[in-house]
Amino acid sequence: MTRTRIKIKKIDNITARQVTFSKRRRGLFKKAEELSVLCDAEVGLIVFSSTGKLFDYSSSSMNDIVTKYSTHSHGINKLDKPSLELQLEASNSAKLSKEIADRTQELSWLKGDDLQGLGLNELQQLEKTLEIGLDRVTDIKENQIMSQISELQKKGILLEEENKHLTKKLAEKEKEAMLCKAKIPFMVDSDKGIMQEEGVSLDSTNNISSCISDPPLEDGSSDISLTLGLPFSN
Amino acid sequence: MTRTRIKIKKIDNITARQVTFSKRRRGLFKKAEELSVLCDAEVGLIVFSSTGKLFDYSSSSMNDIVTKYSTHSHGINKLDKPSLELQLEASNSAKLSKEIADRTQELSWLKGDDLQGLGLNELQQLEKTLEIGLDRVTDIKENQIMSQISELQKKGILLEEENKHLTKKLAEKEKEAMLCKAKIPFMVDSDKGIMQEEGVSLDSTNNISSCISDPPLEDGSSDISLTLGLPFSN
DNA sequence: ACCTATTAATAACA
DNA sequence: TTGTTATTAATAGGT
Repeated sequence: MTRTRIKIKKIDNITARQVTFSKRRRGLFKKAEELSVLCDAEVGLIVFSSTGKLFDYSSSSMNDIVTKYSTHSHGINKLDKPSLELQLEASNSAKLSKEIADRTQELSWLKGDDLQGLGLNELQQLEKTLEIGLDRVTDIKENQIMSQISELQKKGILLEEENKHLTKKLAEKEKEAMLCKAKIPFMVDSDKGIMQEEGVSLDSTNNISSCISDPPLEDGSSDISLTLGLPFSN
Repeated sequence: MTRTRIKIKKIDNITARQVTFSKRRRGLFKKAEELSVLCDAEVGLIVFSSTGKLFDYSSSSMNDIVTKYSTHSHGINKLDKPSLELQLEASNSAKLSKEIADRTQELSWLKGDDLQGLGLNELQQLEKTLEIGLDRVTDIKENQIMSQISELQKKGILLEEENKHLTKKLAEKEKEAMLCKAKIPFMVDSDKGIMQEEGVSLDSTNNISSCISDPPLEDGSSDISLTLGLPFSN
């Protein structure tokens, strides 16, 4: 301070403030370094200008200094907070791991492994649990099988009806075919003109051909699926 | 600096060093505060004396300043490291949680719960697993029961032998007692002196009393345990 | 802690 | 920003 003594309050003039910041900042850092050198002290100095620019000095490693600061009587501040969180996370992990271990053990037991250390009570309990589980699984499985079977039965009924219908139709067609065959010689022999008039030809797949070829239906062939989906592979 | 200019190097004289530390430290902190006030800057200052004592100044919160410092272009330093670790821990937690969920689900299935969503294949698989598990559990349980039974049989044999032995002894005692009773009237009548000489009295628990009281043995009472340990409570 | 001679820092100005 | 300079502030050495 010189020329005039100034009041220690924020400098209003922005330019003046920036100038003062530059000069005093240098002075501060110089003094910081001098202190650390002269007195063998550990010094860490962090400065952000009002525009957000960072300036820092540290006699050793800022990391070390801040860490030391955090642990030094400041207990839960700063770096201890993350470490606390880490501890929490770690204990959480431990809990989760324990839970996994427990469940893995229980699964082993239920699958019949690792049973040697168990007492009769535990084995009995396990047996009951397994019986209940097995009952339920079997129940559900039976239900599914039953519903698949009833579905198949429904489809079967539909197929039967379809078959009846087709058979009936086929019978009609065969009657037609008989008449047809009976007619053809007559037509060929005595009324060729009529045949041509009606647009009937031998290579078409119309009436005439159905009279000659086998019916295109085979027993059991249908677009309705008969697959049960049962895994009877074992 | 005054009187004489000093070289900026560690002060050898300990006292002088400590004095200088005090004076310059105050000056440094004053300048730090002045800078923050005059220039609207964020200042954090940490000083450890050579004896390890902590001094600090921060215009706002040291935590904020250090955090800002850590994130400000210093990338992975300090606070970022813990946060990375936290991230790792978090993803680890997620993994563990997923594993727990998986195992819990499998346990549910084995116990016969939550089966509605499963298909026939899965149910069949589950049933097989349960059957195998149940078989093994039952096996182990039967083994344990058998071994407990055979142990009980051994104990039974021992007890029977013990009983035989005791019965035999008892018979002998009874014979003695008969003789005893036969003797007492004789002794009382004609040879009282002998009885006293031999120190025999009626309220003692010696030979004579055993002649009179019932044998202290009851059928089945023994220090050999008969407990099976079977949980036949259901 | 205090004093004070002397240097260092710096406010205002350029 | 940097330099100059008048003036105050900081402080080394001594008490």
